[in-house]
Amino acid sequence: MEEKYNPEHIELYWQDAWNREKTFAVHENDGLKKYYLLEMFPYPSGRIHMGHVRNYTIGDVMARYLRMTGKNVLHPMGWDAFGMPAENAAISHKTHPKDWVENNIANMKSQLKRLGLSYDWDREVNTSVPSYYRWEQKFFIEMFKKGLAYRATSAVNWCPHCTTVLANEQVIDGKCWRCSSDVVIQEKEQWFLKITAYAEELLKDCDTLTGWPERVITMQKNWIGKSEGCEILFPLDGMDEQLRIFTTRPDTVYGITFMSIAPEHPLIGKMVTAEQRDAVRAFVDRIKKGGTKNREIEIGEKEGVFTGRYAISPFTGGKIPVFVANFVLMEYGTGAIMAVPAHDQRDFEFAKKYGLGIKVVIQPDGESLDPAAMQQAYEGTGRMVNSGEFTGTDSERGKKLVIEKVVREHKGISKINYKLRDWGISRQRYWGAPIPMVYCDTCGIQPVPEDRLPVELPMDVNITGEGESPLARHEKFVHTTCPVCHGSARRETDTMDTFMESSWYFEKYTSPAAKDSPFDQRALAYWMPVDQYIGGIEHAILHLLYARFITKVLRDLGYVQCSEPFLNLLTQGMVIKDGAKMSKSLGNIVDPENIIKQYGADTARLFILFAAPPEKDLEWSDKGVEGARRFLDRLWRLVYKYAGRVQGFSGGALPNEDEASLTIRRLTHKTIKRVTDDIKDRFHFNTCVSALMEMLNSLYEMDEKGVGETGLPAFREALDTVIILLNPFAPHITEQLNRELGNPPLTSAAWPAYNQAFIRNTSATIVVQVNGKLRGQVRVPEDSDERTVFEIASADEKIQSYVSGRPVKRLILVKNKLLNIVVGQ
RNA sequence: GCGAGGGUGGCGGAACUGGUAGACGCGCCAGACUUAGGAUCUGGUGGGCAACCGUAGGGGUUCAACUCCCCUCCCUCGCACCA
Repeated sequence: MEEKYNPEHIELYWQDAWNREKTFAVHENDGLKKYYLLEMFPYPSGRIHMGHVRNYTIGDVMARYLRMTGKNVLHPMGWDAFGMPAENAAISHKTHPKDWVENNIANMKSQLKRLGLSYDWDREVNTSVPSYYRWEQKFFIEMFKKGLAYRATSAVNWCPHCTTVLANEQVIDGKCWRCSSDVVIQEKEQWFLKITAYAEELLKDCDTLTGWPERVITMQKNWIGKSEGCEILFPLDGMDEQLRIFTTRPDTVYGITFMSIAPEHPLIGKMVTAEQRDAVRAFVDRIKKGGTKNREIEIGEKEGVFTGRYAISPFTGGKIPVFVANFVLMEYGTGAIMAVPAHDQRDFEFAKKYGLGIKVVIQPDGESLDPAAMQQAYEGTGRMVNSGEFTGTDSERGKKLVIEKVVREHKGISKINYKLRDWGISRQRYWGAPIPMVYCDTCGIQPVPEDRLPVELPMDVNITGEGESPLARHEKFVHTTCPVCHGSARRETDTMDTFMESSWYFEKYTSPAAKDSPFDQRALAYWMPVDQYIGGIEHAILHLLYARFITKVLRDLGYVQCSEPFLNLLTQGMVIKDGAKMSKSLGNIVDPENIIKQYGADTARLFILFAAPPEKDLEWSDKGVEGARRFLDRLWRLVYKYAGRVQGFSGGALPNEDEASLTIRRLTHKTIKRVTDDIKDRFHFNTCVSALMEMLNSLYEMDEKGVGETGLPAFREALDTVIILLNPFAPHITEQLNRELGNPPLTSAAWPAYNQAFIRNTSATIVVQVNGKLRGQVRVPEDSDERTVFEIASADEKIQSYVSGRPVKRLILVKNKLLNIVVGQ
């Protein structure tokens, strides 16, 4: 055994062994309980960063631990390889995206291997190869045939910098999620996936995701944004048109004092009166100029202008002025609303500004609202007043009754609205999966027949980054024949949003080699769903929602059997340096490769696991890394010192034990319990590591006092135990030390069990309080009762000084822990 | 504004169902071994001379509160004119 711990040497050795022997390859096995452990796969940007290291280390600890508990663990890794950076690199470095991506993958793969991550690399998936995306194209066509994929013109978010369309989810505060340039609105024809058809199920099933963090569920629910209400038709005075509005508060219809419509509302031109035409046009132009983005960001003051037109209330027959208002969104509901200033804060502000009427129609219990005195709208429930036939009704009941009336009289319909929109997946980009559709002048839009899939992305393209997608300029790609009439036709030249690839990669991992169908059905059924998914919080909405959606679609297409892909979700915190997220612009990046070079992968892993619990942000500390390394050095030294002396003792049955051996065993089994409890379902890896540090400290203390011959078997057991317990955290050094002690490999070892009998003490240290204040400690036989402990405590001089001469009113004993003596004055 | 999660030593963080607050690590102080040490080892380290005081602040429940209840303040994240 080497005297000094040399991480590079032993890490490379074991990594090579795991590689050669495919130690972590798994197969379906009905005799074993499966566990599918998955970390979000990376975009192959070229190098791994600390965020990756953290994400994948957390996953690796769980994978290695679970294997030791006898689970059949699927732990795969792959590459989310389509996407824009490859194209950008192609432009700036004059390389082909394919080469760039492949280089990056090779590089990052070796970096991941250098971390000692226990993946089954035989299942590696690269989303940019035809054998992967051909199935995605098949799914798309199947969705098209079921009406779940359709083509439509719509206002899209256009990023002028990336020259592409963005999904709503990809627009953050009016800016592109990737490059942060201002997003502009453009009309474009593109392909949509009908995620709204699954809105209700996606929402409802949130309640089954009990293993997800609350806040992620909330974000998802929020995003789906369900609201129940009704649509009501309001005839327009002097016109043969009706204004359709959506409301969730039908109970307040008698309180309408005006109506508001969006500046983009199609009826504006028709309904505006001659006198108001100029004012309305000026207003609409001004609002539109700001663009949707400005209206969304700047939550400015509510503004509007009268159209000159009145609507007729189907309830009271009264005339209601119609305004164009900046705060009404065309994209939601019907683009028109009824305004009830007394019971809606936005309407209230608008009414105050333009001196419009405020009519109270809901009275809260025990209060009387006075329109003139109101400072804000009352949006709660109560009793309906001034509401014709509904007066006196409870407002919650009133909602239903008004809807019933509206429906009965054909003046509207009951309606549920969602904020969720269909998913626009067309991208005017080259480096993505081609959308497998063909345009024929005689036969219209046709899917590419299955036997002609995949529609391969051509490699001979000229990427400039300007104007149309390179595919649109690729004559040979564009020209094709119609699958129906065999006449000449054009191919779709848009590619799919890359979120499409990441919406089913976890399913592909179950049978990466399947050739004639996307999955091996048996493997898919065996492994799915993912038991534990680990990744960054930044994917709380986009990726996770799409993945849930596509999984439900694949279920309905007959592939997957489960409805939800991810049983448990862990969102790990960021890696922070000097109080800020590591980033190029701040210059506070720590390169994992340097850390590994300097300290070794085990040290890097150990520090990351020790410095903070997984879900919290982690503050990087160079000094902390040194501390982690010091611990491993200490472990190495202790094993080095004893390796020779303990040879020949097996860790099994121990001979008649003396007091010293019992003490060592108590420590060993207590630590097994602590580490097991913390790793099992709490994922508190930081406290696992500190328990192991404590144990090592204690072993050093024992060493200091001297371990006699009779203590060696127990000491041997202790060393074996530290090593095996530490293995998921620092796999290389432990594997090495384990071999030095002559044990079989840890990759096929079982997680140790603790024996309660060894943890038991013969005596206990009891903390003694007098009136709740800590006054001393006594040692008593284990499991002593109240009286016994009290008597022993009373003998203690210090405690006596607090108790003597005062009546003892009560004794409270927490077994083997604490005694509280309650005394009078 | 709404929703979620937080506020504990100089720092990262422990304390799982109320029971010794500050485990473990970093830093710092002192000492040992040393030509030297940024190596290693040993001891100390919340504040206060003390009684005592201390888990953002203030109330409460309890024999006992970081932990439970009420109020207030602050921080982080997400959503935000969604009718």
